[in-house]
Amino acid sequence: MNIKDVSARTNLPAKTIRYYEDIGLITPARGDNGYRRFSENDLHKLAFVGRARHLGFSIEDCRNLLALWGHNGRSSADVRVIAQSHLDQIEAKLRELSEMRDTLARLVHCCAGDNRPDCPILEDLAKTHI
Amino acid sequence: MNIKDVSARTNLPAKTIRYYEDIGLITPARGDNGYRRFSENDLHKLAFVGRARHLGFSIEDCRNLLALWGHNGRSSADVRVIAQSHLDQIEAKLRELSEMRDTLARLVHCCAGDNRPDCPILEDLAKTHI
DNA sequence: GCTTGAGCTTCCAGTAGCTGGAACCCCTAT
DNA sequence: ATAGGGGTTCCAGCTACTGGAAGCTCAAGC
Repeated sequence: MNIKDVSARTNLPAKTIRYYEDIGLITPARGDNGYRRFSENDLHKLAFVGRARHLGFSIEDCRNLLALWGHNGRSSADVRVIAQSHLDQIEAKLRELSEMRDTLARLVHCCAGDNRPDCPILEDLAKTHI
Repeated sequence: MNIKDVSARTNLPAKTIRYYEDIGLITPARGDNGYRRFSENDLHKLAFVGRARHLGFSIEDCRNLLALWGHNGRSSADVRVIAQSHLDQIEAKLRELSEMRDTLARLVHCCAGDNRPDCPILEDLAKTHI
């Protein structure tokens, strides 16, 4: 299968697929014309990575998960460690963003948003804690 | 004031402060020895940017907010547009992350995390939708 | 057989926002 | 004189792609 079909079936841009080959996530075969020839296994790997990326796993996480996926003697604990660590990061990010949202929402709510020059948002940002 | 003191008072790394000069957020004066000499105004600008960045505003947003801050005839509406747009982005990101967290938490919860090789996390990632 | 257009290839550069490191200058204290 | 702790510039690298240029290949139509 050529790259465009793979792209269509995995919902990954062709550029991204080439990039994934570059960094060694997949190693598709090549035809005599130099075109990449993707196997079903390549497709599955790409779909796997696509799903993991969609869940926010880093490329390095994906690389490790792929290795564990291919390694039949793996223990589920190894996978869980990666997933739990990622989950922790997501939860930290959620708390951080949530705090940002609260502050910002309060500021936006306080701001008249009209033509007057006084603006509580700027005033807050300018508060000197230095 | 030299860069290290500014760094201490703004909680911004010296590298970051130099970078902010590079991209034109501040333009500190220079002494005869070539050292940057920071004014109180520079300090305030840096603190302002630091707080805006802490709230997740992009550098370009910071640039615009700085300009509005310095522009006395500005209308608070201009600021509000930037802040509201950023708030929308944060809320979108929150929803996205929240969805990731739910999926991941479910998977991690399902995973035995022991030495058995069957792992629902990998199985889910491998689900073929291709 | 020739042309045309789509599809494939590689490689280089750019994105955001820094950060690390090298090589070198400056100032003060001993 | 020297040692150290400032400061300076510039270049490279990080993440995970993405855009674009230059050029090869393939299939269809004439």
